[in-house]
Amino acid sequence: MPERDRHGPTNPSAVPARLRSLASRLLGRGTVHAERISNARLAAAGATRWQYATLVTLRDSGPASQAALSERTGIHRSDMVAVLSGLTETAYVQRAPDPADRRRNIVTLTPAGRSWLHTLDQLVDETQDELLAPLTPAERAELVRLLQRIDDHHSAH
Amino acid sequence: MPERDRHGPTNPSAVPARLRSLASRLLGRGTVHAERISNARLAAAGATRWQYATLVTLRDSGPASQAALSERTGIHRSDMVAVLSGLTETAYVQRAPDPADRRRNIVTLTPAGRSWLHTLDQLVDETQDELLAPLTPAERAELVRLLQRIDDHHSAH
DNA sequence: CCCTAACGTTAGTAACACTAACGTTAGGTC
DNA sequence: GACCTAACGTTAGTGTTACTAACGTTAGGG
Repeated sequence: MPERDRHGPTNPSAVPARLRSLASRLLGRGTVHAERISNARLAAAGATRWQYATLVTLRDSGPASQAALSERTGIHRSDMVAVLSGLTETAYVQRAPDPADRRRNIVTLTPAGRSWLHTLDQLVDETQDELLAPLTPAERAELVRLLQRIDDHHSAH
Repeated sequence: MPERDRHGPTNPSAVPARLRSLASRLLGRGTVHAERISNARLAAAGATRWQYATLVTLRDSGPASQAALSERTGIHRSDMVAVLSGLTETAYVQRAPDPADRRRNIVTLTPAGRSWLHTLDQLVDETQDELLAPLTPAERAELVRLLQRIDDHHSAH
């Protein structure tokens, strides 16, 4: 495994102030750190972020078609195929044709999947702790709130 | 141009609450919005984010070797080659061998480059305004402060 | 004189986020 | 019923990104 890591500047203090205070740059760097941390922890459990997002969505809104899962997770429907294939191989979800609309598959979370998801929840909580380590609980909440406002604004185009 | 846009969920309100409040996910989505906005504005001026970062660094710390520029911008040194080739073609920077150490190139910002950079500065300011539109000035400053703390913490590994 | 390491450069690559196209199925409209 | 349009799941392919690997050149220390 080629240890994909996108390490930024070796000497962060040499980064120009103009760049250091750019929100878009800081978001990008935050994403790099977040992905490194969460990929590492999830990989230890044999999971990916897409699998986690899919399982959470199934728990949240119950059995759903692949198209509905795509819409709710943001994962492209052509990628969802492989995500679900992985999850059915390990029997964490079940994929069956919808008798009421035979174009659709109905994807269902199995008890084993729910149990595994519980483990992943804890792993993900740990990744958030590691990512947000330098912030107080109040600051973490504030950061999430601000980021949600930005995402809501740009998602509701 | 294939309009690369990574649009997330079509229906954002259907995203599970657990995912919606995940800092790592919000950072990723913020990055998507930020890149879409800044790529679009910079492309209108024929520039890229890497070119901008390189020019800012040259203005900030003066003439430098490609390795130094790599370290300060976070752009990989194998990618820096092409960035500088683009900038020398338009005569915004000059690339000359260092007489004191012939392994190095000394990259210098030209007056034309400085002038162009001034234009790009304004474009980038506009991208930040568009990205952070839903936030007050105080909230924008707070967001930048929090993101800097996170980046500093994880960069100083 | 070696040996090691840094420099710039080129080529290649794994992962990601798509697009395009296909066969199948559903739901209208004539 | 015949037709048309659109949604579904699936596969294959593609452009971009952020790297790794390797190379020749140059510098410096033992």
